[in-house]
Amino acid sequence: MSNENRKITIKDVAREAGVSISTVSNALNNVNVLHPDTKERILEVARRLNYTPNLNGRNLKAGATGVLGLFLGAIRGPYYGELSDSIYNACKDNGYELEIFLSYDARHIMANIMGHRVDGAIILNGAIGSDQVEVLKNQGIPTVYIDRILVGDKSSSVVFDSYNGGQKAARFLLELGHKKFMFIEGEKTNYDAGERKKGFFDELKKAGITVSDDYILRGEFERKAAYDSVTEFLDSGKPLPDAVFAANDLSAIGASEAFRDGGVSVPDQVNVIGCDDIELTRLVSPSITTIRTFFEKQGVIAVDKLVKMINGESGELITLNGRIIPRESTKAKDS
Amino acid sequence: MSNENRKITIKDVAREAGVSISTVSNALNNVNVLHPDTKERILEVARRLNYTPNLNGRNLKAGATGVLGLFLGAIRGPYYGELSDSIYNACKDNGYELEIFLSYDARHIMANIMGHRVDGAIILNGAIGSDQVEVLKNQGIPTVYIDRILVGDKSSSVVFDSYNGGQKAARFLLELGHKKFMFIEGEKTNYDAGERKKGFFDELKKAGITVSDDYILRGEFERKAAYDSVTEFLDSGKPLPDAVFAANDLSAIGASEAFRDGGVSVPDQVNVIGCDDIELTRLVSPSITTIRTFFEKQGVIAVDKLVKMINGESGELITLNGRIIPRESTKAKDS
DNA sequence: ATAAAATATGAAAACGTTTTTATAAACATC
DNA sequence: GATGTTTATAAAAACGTTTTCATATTTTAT
Repeated sequence: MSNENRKITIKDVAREAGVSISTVSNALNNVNVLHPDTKERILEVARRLNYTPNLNGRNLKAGATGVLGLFLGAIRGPYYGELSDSIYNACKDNGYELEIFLSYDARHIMANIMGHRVDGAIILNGAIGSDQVEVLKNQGIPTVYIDRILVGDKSSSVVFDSYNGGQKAARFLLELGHKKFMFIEGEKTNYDAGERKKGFFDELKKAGITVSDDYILRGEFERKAAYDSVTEFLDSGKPLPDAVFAANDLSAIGASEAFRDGGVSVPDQVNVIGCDDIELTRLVSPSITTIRTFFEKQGVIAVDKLVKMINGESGELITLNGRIIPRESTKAKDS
Repeated sequence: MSNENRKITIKDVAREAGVSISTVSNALNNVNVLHPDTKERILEVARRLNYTPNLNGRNLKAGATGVLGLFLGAIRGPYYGELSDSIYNACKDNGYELEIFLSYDARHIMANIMGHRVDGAIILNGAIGSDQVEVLKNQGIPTVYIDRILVGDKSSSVVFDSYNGGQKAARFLLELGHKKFMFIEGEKTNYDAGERKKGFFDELKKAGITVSDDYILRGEFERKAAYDSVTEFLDSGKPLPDAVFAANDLSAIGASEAFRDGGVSVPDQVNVIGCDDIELTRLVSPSITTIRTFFEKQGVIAVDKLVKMINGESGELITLNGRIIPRESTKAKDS
């Protein structure tokens, strides 16, 4: 093997082709200034040596990378694949590459964003706290959040309107004729969980309906937590609600399973509705009615806005409304 | 706002602190050579300005990035989340960061790997063809493949032994007392699909059993393709097999659903076994017996080997054996 | 044949770091 | 108080690019 493991640089190509490095650079970036023969000879040498530009050198010079970063704090679970995929496609359409940074370490994340590892960042990562967000905001680095609301000169948010989602759930269930409701909470600190609850209850109040605390159960956005809460509720012997709104799909599924295992029929005795439209809602039995948050669309819009900010536009708040996807877990109440 | 959007560099910190840039660098990388007061003053300024080193500059100088790259051609589907997560954790344990490159474009992928965007690459990406793989192999860039077998000085493979998996499936079903078998193929060009088939049939042959072509169905590694093939088979009215081995879990699930919808009980009339142990096998009903390929383990071993190659070790082939995970879709044949 | 214009290439600076080496200042030794 | 030693900081080179500007060569016009 001729190459002793030292990496081929533009210098090697220049020496081998008998020209200067600037000439090589011109040949490769087809700045049309070279004699065709020279250019062809250089390209031939570059090909033979398998030369590929060092991106650290190039990006340093350029002050840009052509890469957008998606910063995730988790990747397991039904949500992330679809979201990443839509973001990937949107990046490609905009002439950018995508790199996904999977990390729970806020320091690393900040180092990558502020250290010009990417030209812009899409952030869905709870590890980043409010102080770091503040730094980012003041630094003028193009950033789009899809898990929180934060708008600044170069910061945008593309969020699902959870309050509206909660309202939609309430209206949908009311129209089916239900009167007595249960709510399964999400994570306590989660913004969306709170908004969904608020929207749901506000809309019920308009219809003159309130929900007592016994009918507000812990769910934690998790299947098991919801299952356990509902099971405990059933054991208590309290009267069944007509319908349950869970703060997300996983907890809706957990609740539905708990009813089934407790001998309560969904949807004949109790209706269940979730939120997010993860794939699993279609696969379980009964399939779960939910509110689709269109996260593919969210991804596309996030990339779009990010690119616009890179090109000078300023930040804004973009909210997306969900839509009810009726499935087997809900039906009109027989009165 | 004081910052006019120009990015803060080490020069700004140096000027503001009234020292040279080398002194700033020493302060930040705590080379212990500075007067404590000077160091503290510099760090204070750096903090105040929110200075973060430009990674392109740093990586260029260092000739390394501290980043390992995972190159995926797809991210949707049950497999990737779990794999990525295990790889992330293994990277962290080894002091590396992880970046996931989601791309179908072989040119971009090569540019990133050879352009020193990462210190090493884990590749699970069909977009990379044999010619590119050859370049990588000759270039001495540390690379681990988890979807194909390729060993070189700095190239390793960590693969599930699919032949052995096929054998295990056969032995398991034979021990349950089954006599008549069906096989559902994977993607035609897929190496593993072929090996699983070969191992399965070789082991059956040892028991004196052959499978006629009518009982080798198209599956394409997909739920729907398998469903359609099995449905077509049922419509043909041919006698049922005792057991079906599908080249992966998705097609096993598709097959199982086709039997159910065709009025054939799994496992009472037909057994079904898949391969991979994706999460869905546990969630469908009946749950699907499968061969667990331990891809979390595969991820950990891949990272481990990659790091070792970065540190001088040479490439090797590492094969992992699967293990049968019995679930509801298989049972002993009542004779 | 000479001046002017066009063409082809190369030298050098710059991007932001880190690191090696040099210099200046402070301190200790006799 | 001159000399040697330690301590603290700075200057400069290097990493691999791209790009601006200068120079050398060729062509065209007179």
